[in-house]
Amino acid sequence: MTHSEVIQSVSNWFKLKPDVEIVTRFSYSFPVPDIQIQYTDGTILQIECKPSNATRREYLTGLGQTIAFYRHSDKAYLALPSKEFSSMEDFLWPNFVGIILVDGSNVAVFRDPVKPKGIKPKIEKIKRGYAYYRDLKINEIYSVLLELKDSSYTVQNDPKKVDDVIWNGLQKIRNWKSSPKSNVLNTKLLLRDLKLFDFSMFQVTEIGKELLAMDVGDSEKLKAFFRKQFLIDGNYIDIIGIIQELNDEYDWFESTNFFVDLLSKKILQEKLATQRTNVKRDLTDIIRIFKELEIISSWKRFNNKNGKYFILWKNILNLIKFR
DNA sequence: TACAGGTAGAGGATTCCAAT
DNA sequence: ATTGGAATCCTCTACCTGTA
Repeated sequence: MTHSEVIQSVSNWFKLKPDVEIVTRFSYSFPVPDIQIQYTDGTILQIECKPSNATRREYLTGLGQTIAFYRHSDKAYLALPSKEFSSMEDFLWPNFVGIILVDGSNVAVFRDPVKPKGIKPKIEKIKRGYAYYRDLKINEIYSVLLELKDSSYTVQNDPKKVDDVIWNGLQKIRNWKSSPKSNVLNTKLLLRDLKLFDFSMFQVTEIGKELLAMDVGDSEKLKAFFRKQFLIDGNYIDIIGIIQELNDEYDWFESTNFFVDLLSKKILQEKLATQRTNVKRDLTDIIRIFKELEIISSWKRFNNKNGKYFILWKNILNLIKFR
């Protein structure tokens, strides 16, 4: 089994459980698990997946990764095919690492983890299995991040100022007159979810620095960068997968509204967000950024109002080919 | 504090219709 | 048949406000 096949099987298995409300690759902080599960009671489970026929060393790396998950989860599991588990069992003894065995679509918990003592995980409940996003265009995200870098001395000395700095950055590019609080917050959440700024250390992340080192004028490069951040780190790739499923199922949709309705329902079915989340509202902005990044086409109409969005695979294949 | 939801109206797409 | 452009319809953005 490949890495992504293991992820698929385990994800599908958890989605069937009625008390599981979110199954996603997305998480707020490092280290990023292959799968994060959230139960209705708020319990968070993080899982590292390993494929067949990897080196023995790789399984041990997975073990280490799994242990690190206790920074942010209640339970941590290593998922791997049973053949590989039996040859590695002697080494996978730490009982605070749970083991999930995967063979094709068969999934079984071999052992549940015993909660380790001496560490208090910082649990961050999530509401969506994808990045929170409102309003901003990519060059605006860049500008705000640049402002944060330019004022890093101020922010480091007085973290409370971070809001002012962001608002200043926004003022330079937008005519927003009111609601600074809401707009600043929306911006912060996006920077966090795209892993561009670390709000626990109050500094630009390595990925953020990568962005700032780029030439703003090179819009193609900028777009490529943000495609990766939104699709991979923001986990919008799962939404793309669902759009493709709908496109396969329907020749066309009677309106954008009808399409977005179907899409939001499917996202909920796939447990990418909680039932309480207004996915449809999120999608208006998500579709906007998909178009800006040339991840999907504009709404292509066929006759009177029937139409669909096409996924521009040529622009994103490089991101998913070898995962 | 931490997100979430709403909407006017610009601007784009399509249709309609008359003129060439 | 084709074109121009006015009328109409639809989509989407940019900004605004609400809630726990």
